[in-house]
Amino acid sequence: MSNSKLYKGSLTTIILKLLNEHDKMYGYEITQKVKELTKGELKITEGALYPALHKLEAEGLLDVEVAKVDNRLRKYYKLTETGTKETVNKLEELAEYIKTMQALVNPKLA
Amino acid sequence: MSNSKLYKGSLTTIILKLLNEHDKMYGYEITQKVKELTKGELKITEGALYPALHKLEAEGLLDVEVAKVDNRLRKYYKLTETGTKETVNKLEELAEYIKTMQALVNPKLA
DNA sequence: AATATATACATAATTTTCTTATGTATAAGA
DNA sequence: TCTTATACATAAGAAAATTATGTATATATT
Repeated sequence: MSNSKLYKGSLTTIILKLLNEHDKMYGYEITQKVKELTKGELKITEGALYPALHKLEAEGLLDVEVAKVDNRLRKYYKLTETGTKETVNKLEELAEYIKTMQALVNPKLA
Repeated sequence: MSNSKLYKGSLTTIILKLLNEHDKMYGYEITQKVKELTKGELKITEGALYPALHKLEAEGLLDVEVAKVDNRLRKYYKLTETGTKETVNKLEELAEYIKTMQALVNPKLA
């Protein structure tokens, strides 16, 4: 995912946020979009992505819809209602995380 | 550590930064300082902290010095020269992480 | 005096999340 | 023809945390 360990735990937030913006996406598309948005800084590996998608689906945050494009399989994921609510929570947690870390790292500004 | 999974992977950064500011600290003191600086938002658990300190020591980033205060044991940790350099790296990684996540979560501002 | 809480360390079992490696299959480009 | 891109998947192992214990002393509460 990256040389930095800080990304551990943020994959779910990333997936949910992208699906919140793009309505429906398939796995490979997510990896490409992340690479594009971060200018190559962050690469989502398949070994992390697919299990994460399956888990989110199992938890009822994502719905899946299979399609065949150019004779190749695609699994389109989209947020459920619960998933949309959870996206809001995850984004709040991210904002809170950043605030907390800044308080630790830059206590003068707190 | 917190209800949010985002803190996973940031403990080392937190420890190094606190030691960079406070010269020498012991484990329990670190847990209290974090609680104080984050107004209770973040609680470092012992099961995470002590193994992390031992690892940083083993890697040569921290030096340890045992003291007895009020008939109780304290292990004071301080940054080695290597540890000071690594602190700079970790803080750069944190800044980069925040930048990257903001690009993902708020692409309009990127 | 007894009990609970705070201080101070530690480790073991388990869980979560990720990396790395591997596997299948089709399409497109060199 | 061979490599790269597209598109999915899982298994083995590593890393970092949680949760549960354990030891021990000091202080505060009942």
